[in-house]
Amino acid sequence: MQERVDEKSVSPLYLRVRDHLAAQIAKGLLTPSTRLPSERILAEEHDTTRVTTRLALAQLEAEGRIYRSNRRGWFVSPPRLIYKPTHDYSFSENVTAQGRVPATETLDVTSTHTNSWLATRTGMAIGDPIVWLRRRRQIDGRPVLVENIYLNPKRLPGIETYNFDRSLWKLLREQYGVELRGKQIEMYPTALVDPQASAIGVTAGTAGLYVTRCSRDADGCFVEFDEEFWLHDALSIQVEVS
Amino acid sequence: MQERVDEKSVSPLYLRVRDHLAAQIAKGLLTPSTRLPSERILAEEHDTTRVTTRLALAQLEAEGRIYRSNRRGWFVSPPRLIYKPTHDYSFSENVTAQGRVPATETLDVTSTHTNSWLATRTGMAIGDPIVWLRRRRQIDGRPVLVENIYLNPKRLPGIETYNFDRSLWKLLREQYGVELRGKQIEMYPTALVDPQASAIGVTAGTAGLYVTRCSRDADGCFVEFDEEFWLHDALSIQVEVS
DNA sequence: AAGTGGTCTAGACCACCAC
DNA sequence: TGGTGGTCTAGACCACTTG
Repeated sequence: MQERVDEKSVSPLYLRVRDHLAAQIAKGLLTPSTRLPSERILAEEHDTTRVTTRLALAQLEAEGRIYRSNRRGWFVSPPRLIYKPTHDYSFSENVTAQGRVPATETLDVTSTHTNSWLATRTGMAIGDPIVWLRRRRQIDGRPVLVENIYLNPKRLPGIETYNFDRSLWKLLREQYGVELRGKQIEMYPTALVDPQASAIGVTAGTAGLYVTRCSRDADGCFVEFDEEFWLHDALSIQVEVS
Repeated sequence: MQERVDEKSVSPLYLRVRDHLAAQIAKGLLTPSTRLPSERILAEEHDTTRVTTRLALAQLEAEGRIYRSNRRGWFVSPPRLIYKPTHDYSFSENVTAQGRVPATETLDVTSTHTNSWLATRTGMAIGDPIVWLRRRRQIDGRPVLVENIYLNPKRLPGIETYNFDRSLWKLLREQYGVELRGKQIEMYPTALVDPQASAIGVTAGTAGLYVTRCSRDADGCFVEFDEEFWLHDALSIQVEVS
């Protein structure tokens, strides 16, 4: 017979485990570079089971305080990257300016044709040629987003022959003289599911932020449509309006 | 002894349950006004346990396809509200224009003083008087956000005496002649935790979107600082830049 | 080979809500 | 009062990563 120590007002156990871990992070006992103790160890420490421990970890993950890396364990989340999607910006420069180390991998480049989904978002006609670029981007070695970029080859002839592991923004400006104008941005929180989740290396259902951005040049000609799938704890969006 | 029907490549059971429910939603068998079958029924239908069923439901919840209401059950999520935080806008008008029914409840109004957290965000001095307003807003009867609004009584004398169950934007314009300028907006996905989660009536850890907005008048004088806690599936953000 | 998280079982009791 | 989700137990085997 277990003694009833609980008062009516005591938090559920998994929230107390959450708070205990959160306090350790706040105190600096756990830092972004360190791994948390394993789920089995944490369960034993708090005299409970793995299921309850995982509930606590899921809370902290949802808050963006910790994340998991494949089957390697749980880690404290690094600070969010400040991201200003209304700016012409270079991911690499932005990451570097915030004291972090960026990396970009081109997954594939495909010359294809505009479908109806893309047509309604870009103003291109169905069947128009389009160049589809998939990239993965990392901060400090952690993949934080995958993106689909759709480029207008009529405005950017020969674009598919370039190397995309560097700043696309610089490429457009320096090689094509493009000054981006008239951006339409849409974003909402959602879970990362299959092709994107496995591309980033997280389990399906991990919280994410979906961002799309449609950019035109100074003449209003469609240049690129960008679809980004971010880990939800990796960024903080800033927008300024004057 | 259970027969091994599985091939190596079969999805985990909880993802198959997820896909089955998602297909029913897509087919229109389940609509935003209907409740899903109970967890115990769903578990029985898929010949599994409640734990696995809840994993599937959590996936759909993370994607923003379903949500839970207190202990009443699971429901299909309604469409996301399109929200343009850079606009001077009325929540009520915006919701109404999208064919939905808005509601606003003022939770409390307090005259207090600027603390350090608020001072760094607004440019007010620590100790300056401030009016703190808490509101809850609903769409079609579902609470979708709670907000803390901090108003500058130097720019808005007597503001604390008004009724806040209507459009604050109209009040500022009509009673004080304020034209909002120079907004700074910041937002990131995170979980809703305690005071806000219970104010909205969801369990702690529910996915949310945190939005702050600092607004000044045409003279650059601080007018209001708004801190919004949204349910993550309730909105889609749109920003346009020219 | 050992340890990690990922998936899953078969139950239990509790708090809250609708009837 | 009966049904709902919320919390929790005490295990198990699997897939993958790391040493």
